[in-house]
Amino acid sequence: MGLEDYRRSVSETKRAAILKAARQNFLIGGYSKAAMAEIARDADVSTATLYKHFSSKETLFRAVIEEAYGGIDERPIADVGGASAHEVLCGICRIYLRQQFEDQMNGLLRMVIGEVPTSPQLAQEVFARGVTVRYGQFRKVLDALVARGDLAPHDTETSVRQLGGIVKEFIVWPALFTKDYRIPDDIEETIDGCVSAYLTIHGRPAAARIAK
Amino acid sequence: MGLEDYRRSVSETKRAAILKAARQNFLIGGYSKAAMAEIARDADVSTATLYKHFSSKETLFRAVIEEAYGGIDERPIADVGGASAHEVLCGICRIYLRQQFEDQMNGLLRMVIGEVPTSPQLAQEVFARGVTVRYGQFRKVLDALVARGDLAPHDTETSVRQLGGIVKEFIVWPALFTKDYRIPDDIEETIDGCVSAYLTIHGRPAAARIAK
Amino acid sequence: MGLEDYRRSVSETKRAAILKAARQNFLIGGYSKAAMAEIARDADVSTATLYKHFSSKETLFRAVIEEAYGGIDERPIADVGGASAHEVLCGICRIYLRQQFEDQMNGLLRMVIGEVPTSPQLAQEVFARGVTVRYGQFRKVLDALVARGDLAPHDTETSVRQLGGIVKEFIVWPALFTKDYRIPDDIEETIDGCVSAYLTIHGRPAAARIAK
Amino acid sequence: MGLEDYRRSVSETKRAAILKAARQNFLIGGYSKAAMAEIARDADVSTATLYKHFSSKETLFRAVIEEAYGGIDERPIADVGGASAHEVLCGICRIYLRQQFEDQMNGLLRMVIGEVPTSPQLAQEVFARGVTVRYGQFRKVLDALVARGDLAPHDTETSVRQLGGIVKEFIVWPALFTKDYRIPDDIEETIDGCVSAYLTIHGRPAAARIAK
DNA sequence: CATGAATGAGTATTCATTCAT
DNA sequence: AATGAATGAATACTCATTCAT
Repeated sequence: MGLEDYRRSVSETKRAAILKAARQNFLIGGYSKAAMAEIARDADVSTATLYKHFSSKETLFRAVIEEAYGGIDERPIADVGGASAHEVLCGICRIYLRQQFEDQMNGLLRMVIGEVPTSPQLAQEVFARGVTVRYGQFRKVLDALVARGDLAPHDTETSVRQLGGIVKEFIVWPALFTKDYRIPDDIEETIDGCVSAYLTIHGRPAAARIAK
Repeated sequence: MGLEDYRRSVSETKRAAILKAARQNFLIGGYSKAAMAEIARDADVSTATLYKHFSSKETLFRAVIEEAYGGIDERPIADVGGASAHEVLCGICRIYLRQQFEDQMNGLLRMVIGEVPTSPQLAQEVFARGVTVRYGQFRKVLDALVARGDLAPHDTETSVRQLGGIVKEFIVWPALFTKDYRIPDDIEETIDGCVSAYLTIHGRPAAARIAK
Repeated sequence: MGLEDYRRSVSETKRAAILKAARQNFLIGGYSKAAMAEIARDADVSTATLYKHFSSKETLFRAVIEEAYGGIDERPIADVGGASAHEVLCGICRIYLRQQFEDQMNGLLRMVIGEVPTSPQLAQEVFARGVTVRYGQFRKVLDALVARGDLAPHDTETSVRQLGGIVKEFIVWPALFTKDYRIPDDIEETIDGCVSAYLTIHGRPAAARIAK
Repeated sequence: MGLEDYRRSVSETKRAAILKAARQNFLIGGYSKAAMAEIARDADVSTATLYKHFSSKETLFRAVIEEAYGGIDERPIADVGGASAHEVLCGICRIYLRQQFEDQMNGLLRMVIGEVPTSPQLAQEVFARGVTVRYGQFRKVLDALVARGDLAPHDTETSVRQLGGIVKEFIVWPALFTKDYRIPDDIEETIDGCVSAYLTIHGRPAAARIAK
């Protein structure tokens, strides 16, 4: 039994090493330019072992993406707590951006988009994960704010996307087109502007309180 | 002179055929999977002729993208005319979407994004063209509406992106992840929703509430 | 261990087969006309295997040359023994010529010369090997003859080249320009003439007249 | 008639331009790497014109070589005059070397050697020109010196090659293997050494000892 | 069970030569 | 007579995947 466990743990260690090496290699030059042989070498396994774990390059790519996106929705979301609506919304925007920018997530996203003709289903899954799952979490916050009376009652399924769209426009979209994008220093002000715009639309009658 | 003209016309015909074939091939399986030999065959020229026109695959790709994006800003923009702000804004949204969806523009955009690691500069140019040039045109409309008193005075450079972001979120973003995206039937309602949200923020009577 | 040994032996067998096929192919039409694919085919390996062993055509060419020239200086050199100076010198000339004419060495030399613009360093190495190493061995013989009193004391570094130059002029130089050069039947007389001329310069009783 | 002359002169001008451009291009990277298209461009003619003048690359190469070697034997040779045998011989060595080193003759020679498998006949011709023609001229000088009593009577056909061989060994052979060979500063001393060795063999008082 | 050598189909690119104008 | 665009065969090199040990 112990032997089996040992083997499993070795196997999982290798699997993790492969995934890590693959992610790095994919990120450097995109899906096509990454070479299985080099991934294997970087992961300190033979190509045969690599293929034992992932039966094809596409499978490996998918695993890399799934691993990256799998973690996203398990993150704790900011509690509404006693903070103002503005503060809470800025908080969820920050969470969103943190997830989007850490670990080269943007680079992975670029690849998923680039590989749409080849792996359309994967792209759909990533999209669904992003919109359905992530936005779903954020909706809970919006709903809580509505319940608390900080937001006017409205269709939060739509409104979460309005907020998301504005944030993406200013922050994610540029990152998608820029190789080594760095989050700009005035990010807080940008977030603030996005949230203010959102509150102008959906904020309680409380129009007067808007904007810094 | 006659000879030269003849040659030029033949040359331009071939160049156009190559660009067309290249665009199609690129769109099918992405940049990497497209083969120069097949592009040449589809364009009814030899590979050598192809290379006389475009000295490398990357050059050809760039030419395809530039041709696609070159036309965009020369399109006439909707006149403000006597229409209401809401109508005018829906109009520019429609223009934006028409440009984005015709001729498989979304597919090209996907490739540009996918090739960011390889051709970062091209991506920057496309981004600049999209944001600077296109939004620049739309801003003129917003400024006209402000001048006319239909919109509250505000920073239109920012607000055009707010509108753009919301529209992208609902329409462009899904298309980016979907192989053969078809504009949904309820597109008009979606546009209407986006514009309404925008007007809530920047519409006239709301002048007092404008952020920064 | 057994596996590794097996693999090494297979690998070395293939490497040798590749080198042999490469040498033949290079000799047929020169460096440029030799095709990697055909070399691979002749060696009964795939092109990929060829490239695993030699990372480029140039590398392969260099390996062929180095293999050919590597053996040269490990050959035993004629012992001075009790033979006359004339006999000894004829002996080393014969060794020199045997090395130069066996295994199509002249053909390889032609290629090295032809590839000087492309591989200048390789040419330098071959030249150094020829002059420094080979002549170095022959010098030992001359020095022995000087010590024995059969040659007048003199600068053997220069004189070995005088002998070599004369021999080359009559035998190597024509071979360099002739596709399938065959050593002529009167080679012995030619060698004899060269050695006689050399001895006229450096032979014993003539000691007083040495130049410089 | 004048028109015809004009045409001929234009044609010859172009031919000369082509030959010049070809020589340069051949010298840069060797026969194979030179491209007909670039030669044509450098010569300011169309490829078709180039092919009107020289029906193939090989023909062009041959023409370049022939032009280069054609001039050699028409050069005036040093007169024996009243100079000493040593001076005269140094003089013809200098002539030989001047011919060999000017206009990148060594580079052309390298190519001829490298192309022996492809153009064996050309190599033969160049060899014959070098040995027969050039040495023939130099023999006249040797014969004159013999007649004058400065050299012992002997077979000058052989002895001219002995001198030539020694000179080649020290000066031409290294140049053959060195990309941008520069004649060393101590060339005069080297020549002097070669001539002295030659005179030791064939100089007057030594007449008795000449080998066969 | 792990290895890494081997594969063969595929890629972008080049070039001597021809031909319609 | 001159052009230069067009050709198509050829070339070095790569890579995802398999298989004998």
